[in-house]
Amino acid sequence: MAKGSGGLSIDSDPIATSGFFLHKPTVPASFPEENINPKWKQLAATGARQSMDVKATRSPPNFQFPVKLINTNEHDHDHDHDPDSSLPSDNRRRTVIDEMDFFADKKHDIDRMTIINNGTGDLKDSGSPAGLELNVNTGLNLLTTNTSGEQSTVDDGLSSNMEDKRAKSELAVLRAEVERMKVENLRLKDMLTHVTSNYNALQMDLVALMQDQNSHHKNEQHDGKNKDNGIVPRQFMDLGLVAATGDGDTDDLSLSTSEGRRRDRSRSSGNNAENNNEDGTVFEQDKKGTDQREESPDQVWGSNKDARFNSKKTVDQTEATIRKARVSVRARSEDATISDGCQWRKYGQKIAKGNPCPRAYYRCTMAAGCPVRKQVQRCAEDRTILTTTYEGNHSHPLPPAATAMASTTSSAARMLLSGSMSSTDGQMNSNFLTRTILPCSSSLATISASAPFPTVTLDLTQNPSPLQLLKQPIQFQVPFPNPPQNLANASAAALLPQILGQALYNQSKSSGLQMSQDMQPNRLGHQSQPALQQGQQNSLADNFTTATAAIAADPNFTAALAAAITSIIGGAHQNSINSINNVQTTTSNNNSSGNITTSNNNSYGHNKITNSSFPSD
DNA sequence: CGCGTTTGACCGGCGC
DNA sequence: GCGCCGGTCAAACGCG
Repeated sequence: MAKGSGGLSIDSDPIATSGFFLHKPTVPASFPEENINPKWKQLAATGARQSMDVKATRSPPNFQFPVKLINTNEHDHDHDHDPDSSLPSDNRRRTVIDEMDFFADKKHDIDRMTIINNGTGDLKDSGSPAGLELNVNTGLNLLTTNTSGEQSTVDDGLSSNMEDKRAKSELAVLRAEVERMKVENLRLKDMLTHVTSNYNALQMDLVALMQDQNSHHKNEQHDGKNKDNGIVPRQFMDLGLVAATGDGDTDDLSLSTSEGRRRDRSRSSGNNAENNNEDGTVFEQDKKGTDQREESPDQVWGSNKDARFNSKKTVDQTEATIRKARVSVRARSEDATISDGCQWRKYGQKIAKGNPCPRAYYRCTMAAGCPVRKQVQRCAEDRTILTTTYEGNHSHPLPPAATAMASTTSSAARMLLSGSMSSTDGQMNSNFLTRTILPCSSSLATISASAPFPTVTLDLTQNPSPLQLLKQPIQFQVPFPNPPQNLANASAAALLPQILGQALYNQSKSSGLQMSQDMQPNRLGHQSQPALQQGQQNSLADNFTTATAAIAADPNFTAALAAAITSIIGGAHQNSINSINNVQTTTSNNNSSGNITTSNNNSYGHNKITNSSFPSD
């Protein structure tokens, strides 16, 4: 096969529609067979040997978050099949909700009622299937609201007609329901306001805390030998050990363990030059081999050689685990990759054993020397499922859209470190984590610390039924600090891992090492000050992460997310969400609304961004 | 012609 | 020691 002539590629998929499905593919309206990329069918039929000559499109990933109510009717359906709609997806979705007639079924009977409600503007979206939860109990509770006045406008005394009576009763009941939901809506709005303010405060506290930690690490671990480099902007959360590096150069160095492994190869000198050009002599010692590479983090860790040698083994293990810790996200996507906010360059592709679908390797190219890698591979059984595995920490500031996934990998790795390495029984801790914080882990997330490299796997392909979505009480607070329209347009794959990662991180601190601690899932949201062996006195951060832990603990988090979004957007239903809290909702929007990132946009050795529009930081 | 992708070759780790 | 396998490199290639 001639080079460059095509061959195996999962990147050659023309992008058809959005890549994220919260609904089961078995629902025809959500994922009709004809929406499946024909090449996937071809792949399924012919295996990986199928040649695909279609050049990868330059279309940015259309990674949407198609929250769909059961009764979002044909509008939503149309949007699913109209990825090229000129409207931003959030607007489209909002439009859908705005257009939803709460009383559509009764429209002909109670037109006047609808008009009245339109005046409020609060009740157009129940966040639930109309009629599902409304449960109009005709003939009951007629006196719950003061409707007699309006009733008289309908009932002029000619009530011998039974149908009129029934209609009148229904009208009254509906009005009562409207009033009730008005109140509920106001309550939820207040809640949203309250929690949003709390979130903002927490975020500010957390930023201050991170700054304190930065300075703390600098003073503690670099005392005397610190260069007076300026503070390098960091991602929202780094691996703990990585965060200990402090200055930019060593930061890159320690972060680049996998990079260093790669650079160990003598024939990689060309690549070294590339990196050195960007980062000075940061990677020079990598050329000396593995042993030298292992020395480097120690230098980072501290100047105390004795202490260093005493802990060398632990440090090496830790480093290896950092390097190997991964976060895997399974999501339905027709796109070649999911939009995670970073710039990636494909550097390889392999047929992995056990899966005829090729595995693509990507490297973060937002900054030279960034060690972050990701692997993208389609599921052999269901080729609509895209598995993206992240490894490493970014060594550069990230756009908001990218912090989600980045902090996820960081947090997950940190969790795995503290949970599986600081304890004598990592597996037990992992199981414990799974059982406690992720009671839904069998379907939503799994933690595998016994694997060659500990991996947190988020399975976003298994969606609860809409009925379950709405009927199941949401036990945990789902935070939405951002405007709902942003959330509605969020990249769930960027949001969920962030949340889970934070949750896992928090859990690792609290339960991974403190098994005796009372860790009831329902109380996660209130558990904010677990005892920490790691000496991290960041109680504020704990607040932050415990809140996200609560989210991750929800058995139907994605469903809850969808329900919460819809409820917030169009007026909340009582069962949709209980309250709001805090999550750093960095979103990856589609191309029409900016904030998009795509992969495969960067040439080798260059960082030219050709298809991104990060908001300027 | 520049840039991004492709893909065979190469390397290290690991199991036998 | 050998082979397998995952991961990476980098020259070749195609496209705009």
